Amino acid sequence: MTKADISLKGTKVQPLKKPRTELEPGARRRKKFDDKRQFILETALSVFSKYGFHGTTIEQIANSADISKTNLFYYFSNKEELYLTILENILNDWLKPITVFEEVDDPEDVLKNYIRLKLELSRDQPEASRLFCLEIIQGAPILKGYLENELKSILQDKSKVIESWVSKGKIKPINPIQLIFFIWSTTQHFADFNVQVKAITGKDLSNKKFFEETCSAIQQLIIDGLKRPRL
Amino acid sequence: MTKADISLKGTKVQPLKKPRTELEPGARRRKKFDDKRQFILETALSVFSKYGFHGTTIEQIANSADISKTNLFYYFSNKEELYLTILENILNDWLKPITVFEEVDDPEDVLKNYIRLKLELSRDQPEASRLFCLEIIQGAPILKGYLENELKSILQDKSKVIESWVSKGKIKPINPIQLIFFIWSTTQHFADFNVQVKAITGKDLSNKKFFEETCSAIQQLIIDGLKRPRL
DNA sequence: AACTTTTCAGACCAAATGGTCTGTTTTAAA
DNA sequence: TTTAAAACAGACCATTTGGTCTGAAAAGTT
Repeated sequence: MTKADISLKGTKVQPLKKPRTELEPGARRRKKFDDKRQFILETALSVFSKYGFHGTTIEQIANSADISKTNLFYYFSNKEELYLTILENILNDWLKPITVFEEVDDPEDVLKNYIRLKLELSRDQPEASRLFCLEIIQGAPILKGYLENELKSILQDKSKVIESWVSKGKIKPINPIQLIFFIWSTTQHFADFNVQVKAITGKDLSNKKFFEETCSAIQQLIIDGLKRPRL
Repeated sequence: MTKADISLKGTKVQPLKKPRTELEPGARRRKKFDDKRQFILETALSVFSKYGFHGTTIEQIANSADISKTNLFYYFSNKEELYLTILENILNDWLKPITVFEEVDDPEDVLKNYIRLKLELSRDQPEASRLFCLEIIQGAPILKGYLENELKSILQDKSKVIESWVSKGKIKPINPIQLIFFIWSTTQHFADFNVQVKAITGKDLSNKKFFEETCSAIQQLIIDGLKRPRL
């Protein structure tokens, strides 16, 4: 999406003559405002994820978004607010896949599904993944509280599901948290270390074949690694 | 190691009176110089790994090392040289463990051993791991060439070992590069995402029990995941 | 002890950068 | 078409920061 797309939305979609109908007053303006804000956020994510918070200048972002620095400050009162808003948005997407963990289901289905969803995230939102990684590496100054509370409690919840699988003999004994870490690390690796992966394999998750190969390799390893012994 | 250690080495070890014997001229000076340089490197690694290249100021490093900014510039002509030197040093340690891959050996032994070595690295050099990760995430501006050449060829070499295991039926078929990526990602996760791991588990690789538990969890998953089907 | 070289510190500088101020243009609504 | 509010731009500012210059202290050598 480029700047042009945005402007087009605002001007062409609404035929130049008049507002088609009476929306709530200010609705059009609000939408345009929100759209542009959103666009800036996407651009900024792209830049932040490349150079980190400190390595990114407001001017870089403004240039990338094809607006003036001043204009950017019209939409976000300062650099931190911009950065923070992005991180918040990321968290949502990042956590969605984990909802697939439900006790009633078959471990193999759930795990396969979860791995695929996470890998899709690495493919479709690699920048978000990298920004998240940058934040964590640097000590999670912003997200620390979130990790220790929300995330922790969610994981404890999901751990119970895994534990129930173990106690029912559906999978071999394993520390549930370790299992989750294992899935996170292997899937996110392909976003965070994308450059390294590409340098060595010449490929990318955006390559469909490579994606499928990677996906099933991870799935197989984990599924087979969890099969009860002497099956 | 603190700044004090350094000075002590220079002053106390050599009894104040006189040089014990005639070393090559300038040898004492050179050693002192090298030691201090090394100390600065270690301090700088610690700071860089926390805040990244751009997020780190020379003054921060100087303060951490308890020397003046000017003094730092006496040992390193600029910020980049300092950063680069650190990265070079890291690469060496980072690659050492992979030498355990030898065809003659038993896959299980080799893999277990390799996983342990990598995990030890994550435990003992987490800062190095994080700095390396930062570099890769940001597109590996410095290391890209290295990745595409040296590293790639090393991996191709080791891949053959793994492939030979597969063709001999010692392990089930898997893409060797993928396998190596899995090991890298799972082990390095505990250094790079240390904060997250700690936030959720309350523990660390520095915790001996947690280290062993993690090590065998990864080992088991991978070993069992690679066992030939219908054993 | 004298002398030379190395090591270090404080003042200083120029560029970069986050952010503001003032005023102009654009736009939606009437 | 008019008008008030919203959107935007350029000049400007204060601070930070990588890096230099000059000279003083420290250490090694004879």
